[in-house]
Amino acid sequence: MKDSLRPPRPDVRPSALLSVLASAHRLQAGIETALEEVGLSMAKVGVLRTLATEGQPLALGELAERNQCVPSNITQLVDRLEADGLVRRESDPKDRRVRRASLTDAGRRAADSGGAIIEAWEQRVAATLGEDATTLQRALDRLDEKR
Amino acid sequence: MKDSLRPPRPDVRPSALLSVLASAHRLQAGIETALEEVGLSMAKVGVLRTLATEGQPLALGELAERNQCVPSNITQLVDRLEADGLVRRESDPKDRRVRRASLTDAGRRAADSGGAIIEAWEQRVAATLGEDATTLQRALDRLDEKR
DNA sequence: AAAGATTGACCGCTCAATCTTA
DNA sequence: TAAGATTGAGCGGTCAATCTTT
Repeated sequence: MKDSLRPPRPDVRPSALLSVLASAHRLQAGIETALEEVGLSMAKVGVLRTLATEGQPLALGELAERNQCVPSNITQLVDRLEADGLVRRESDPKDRRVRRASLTDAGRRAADSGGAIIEAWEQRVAATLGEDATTLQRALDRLDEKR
Repeated sequence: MKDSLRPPRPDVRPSALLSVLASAHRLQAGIETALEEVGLSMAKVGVLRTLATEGQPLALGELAERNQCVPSNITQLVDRLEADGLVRRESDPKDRRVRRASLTDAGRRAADSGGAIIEAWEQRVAATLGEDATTLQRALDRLDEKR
């Protein structure tokens, strides 16, 4: 993936495609670095915030849907969050197939601190884009529509 | 679309940050899927095209620099490309520390077919963006400057 | 059989530690 | 010692196969 994101060499005109991918990659890298300082990642914060917003334990399948990923991904992410002491797995007595993830106190605090960092970046990005935000938004939407 | 007729509510408006990241992710996913049909990935095509453009075997460290990634990444990527029969590792008699990657015939063909697929997407993206391309480009550049 | 979750194997990427050669 | 490459461990993601429970 990284290879496709290589920066333009002086003699070559950068394609819009590669520019978009590279920019997004660098943007994400910046956020990941910021989150590292509190021992978190975007993936982890995503799960923690989903749980915090929900306010109650969520089945892993639910978590996968909300985070737009595959179930096995959540299984492993929750493994790590559990090892970090941020989340606990609970059984559902109603249906013994389902496992629910619930936030620990440390998990709630992590959701807050990680969330604050991401919101700060959202502010920064919004401010940087300014009036171009809507243009950019529409442009990206058009790209998505093309599948 | 009636949302655009009134001021966006702060708590509901999707953040530009997450939109950009999600769009880029979907865009890349589309390309990866297209490349799957010829058994390639963006990472692999990146390396193959670098070698094809260079026209001669490149030291793995060179390859890492051009593709803006860490050496160990290239080591493993070349492992897989070698297993695919697309590149070969060669020794440098001048300096026995360096290993060079060279394209096989199949590798040259793969660089072409993969390159064609990516170029087709570049065309598509450029056409979709149209006149917004420069605005988008400047906006993304500003984001990068903010690190 | 179908749903929910997990496991194992892989890709792509990173870092730290290691090995070889200069 | 330093440079070039590799190895090992880990994160985040996918898919296919599996196990348990419904």
